[in-house]
Parts: sequence; structure tokens; C-alpha cells
Amino acid sequence: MKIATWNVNSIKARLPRVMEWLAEAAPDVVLLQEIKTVAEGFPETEIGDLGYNTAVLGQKSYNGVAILAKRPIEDVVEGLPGDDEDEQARYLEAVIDGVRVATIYLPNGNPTDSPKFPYKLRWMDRLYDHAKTLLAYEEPLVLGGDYNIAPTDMDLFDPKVWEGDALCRPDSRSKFRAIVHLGLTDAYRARHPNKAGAYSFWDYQKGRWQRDEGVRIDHLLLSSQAADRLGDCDIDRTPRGHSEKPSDHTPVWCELRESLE
DNA sequence: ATGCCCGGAACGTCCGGA
Repeated sequence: MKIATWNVNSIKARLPRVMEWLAEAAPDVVLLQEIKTVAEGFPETEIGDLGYNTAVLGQKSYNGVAILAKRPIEDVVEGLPGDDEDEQARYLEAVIDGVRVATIYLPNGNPTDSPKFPYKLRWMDRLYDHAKTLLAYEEPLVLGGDYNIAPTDMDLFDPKVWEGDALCRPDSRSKFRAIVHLGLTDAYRARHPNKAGAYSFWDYQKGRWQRDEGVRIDHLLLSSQAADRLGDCDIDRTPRGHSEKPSDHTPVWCELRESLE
């Protein structure tokens, strides 16, 4: 089972890029973020024609997440538990072929002197609590998405440029580590332990893509039952380099073997 | 110091993004 995560920065603006990537990469499950539409606006028919089922948690203009899967999508959970007042569409969970997956759009948190930063940290506390609950099931689990966290300085093109940013603040990073240390595996880092310059996001501005000045903020976190089945894992830079209307993020994918060897 | 580049909403610019 090939599972990918991709922040598409509007599913409507990105539909041609998404369609061609689905046809080319043929993932079994895709975790999308920032679809920027309500469910009624999601191009379910077009994507369905490529053989995918869809589950959507939408929102007008901002945020919004979705799950695509070739196999049936079961036991859908909408929203991250822990705050009934939170209206932002940033979390959707489901089970596909016995693998529980979640698509996560973790708040960015900038600027750090605004309420957005404490919102990010509170949201991470809620994710910590929920991940703990899910891990207790002792099932294959993939928590994938745009975490808006560069875990270490190896994941940034230049730590000085990013110093103080919500993506790499020590308090952001320690909460991310706490979630990982519940017993999750960063699939990309497990497969490529020492690889620097492996980015998943490049800002549209300042020629960041052309200079290859990016950050690795999109992650696939695996429970031990999923990590036991981890095959290849990589970042596909091709969609980011497309000449017409690329997303500023590019897909990260991993393969889960059908059984233990 | 500020905008740069984008998408959405809307139709003039502004907000949000990372």
C-alpha cells in the first residue's frame, strides 16, 4: 500500500497537477491538506474517474483536508478531539484496508507574537493526546500531513534565516518530539537518516525553488505496527517543479508492505 | 523596513500562507 501526503494549496487551482500525479504515481491512499473549499466544491467526480474514493472535511477559503483511496474508506472521524470550539478544518481520520490514517494540517503559528502561535501549541497538545489514544489500539497507523514543523536544523536550508520562526521554535520542536516519542516513526528520516537538503516545501517568493532553499515540514508518522511494514519512502519533487501552477509543497510518500517478511 | 509569490473572495485590494 502506497500512502502519500500532499499540501495542494487549493484543490481547485491544483486539479491538473493532482490528476496527473495520481495517474503517474498511482498511490493507494492520498492525504491532502489545504483544499480551500467546502465539500460541495471538491472535484470528487474527476478524481473518482481515476478510481479514487473520497472523504472530505472542508472549509470555505481556508484549510480543509481530504483523503483519497482506491479501496473503501471506513470509520471516518471528522476533526481533532479536544476542543469543541475549534471550527478550523484541519484533521480527518479513516480506516483503509485495515490501516488507520489521518490527514493533518497543523497550524502554522506565525507570527509567533500573535494568538496563532499559542493556538498552534494547544493544537499540538490535542494531537499528542489523540495520538496516545490511537497508539493504544496497537494497529497500523499513519499520521500524515503538513505538520508545519522542521524537526531539526537538517530539515532547513539555512537555520539562521528561519531562527525564531514558528516552524522551528524550540517549543514547537519539543512538542513535535513529544508526539514522535509516544512511539511513532518519521518514515522519511527512518529511510534516509543523514540526508540533508530533503525538502517538501519551497516558498513561492525569493526564488526559493530555483535556489533549492526549502524546508521539510510534511511528514508521515507511523505506529510500530506500520513501521514494521515500511518499505520505500521518498519525496517526489516533480510536481513542485512543474512549469504551470505548482503547489508550494510536494508529495511525500511511503510504501507499507502487505505482510512482514 | 517592506515586498517579493500565490489562492480566495471579490472586483479593490486584503488576508493567509510558511
